Amino acid sequence: MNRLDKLQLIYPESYERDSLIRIQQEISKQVTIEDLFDKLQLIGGVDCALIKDSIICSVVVMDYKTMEIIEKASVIEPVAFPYIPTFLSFREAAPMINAVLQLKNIPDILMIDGCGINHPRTAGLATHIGVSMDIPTIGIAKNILCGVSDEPEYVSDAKALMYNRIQVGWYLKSSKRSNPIVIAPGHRVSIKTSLTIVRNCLRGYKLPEPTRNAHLEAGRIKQEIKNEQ
DNA sequence: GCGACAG
DNA sequence: ATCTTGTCGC
Repeated sequence: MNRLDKLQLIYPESYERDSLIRIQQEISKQVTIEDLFDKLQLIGGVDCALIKDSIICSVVVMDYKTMEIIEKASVIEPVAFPYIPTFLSFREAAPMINAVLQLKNIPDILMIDGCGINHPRTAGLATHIGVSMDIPTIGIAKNILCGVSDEPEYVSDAKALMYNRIQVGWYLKSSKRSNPIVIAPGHRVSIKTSLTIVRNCLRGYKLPEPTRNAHLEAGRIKQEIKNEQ
């Protein structure tokens, strides 16, 4: 696949529903959920916030072992596409990728706020970004888009998330009071490893540290912008 | 046909 | 996602 083809996965030439579905089919054709990474030293969290007709996207790079923040980067861009369930990528993938491209330290894996392979066409936001950039990704969602799962009962407990009778991820009780979160491979990470990595990034909050910090950072920037206008 | 539906 | 203070519960 050449550079232009890759660009069109993120900036479609047509926003017709059928064209977008064809792009998602191409993404799902290329995704792998084998563990394809050698080292895991730097992990990045990515999240977006909205302000009027703009989208703020922040990425926070952390040391996987110590959970120390290494670097942050953010972009703000006009919103290019509305929110339509199962088509979130066409709204958030481009700004997220642009934020990651600002970084000096490219993370070994990205934790992205959204679905991975737990998507009707196996092409959630984390998978879309993973395949487009050819980088390992994990999807972290607060709600189930598709699939079914039993309720995890105690902190750190996880139940399989099933879709079409196959496991596509996990429903994880990440903290004492919060509702469970949804974990799934995005790209180049196995179902089993995605859970292990997320568990290792939990520090008593609902969200794993990389995603939690990205969420906080995007929120801070949003406040700054609000205060000066 | 009806309802559900990441952010 | 976003609009938003207090408030119930551990």
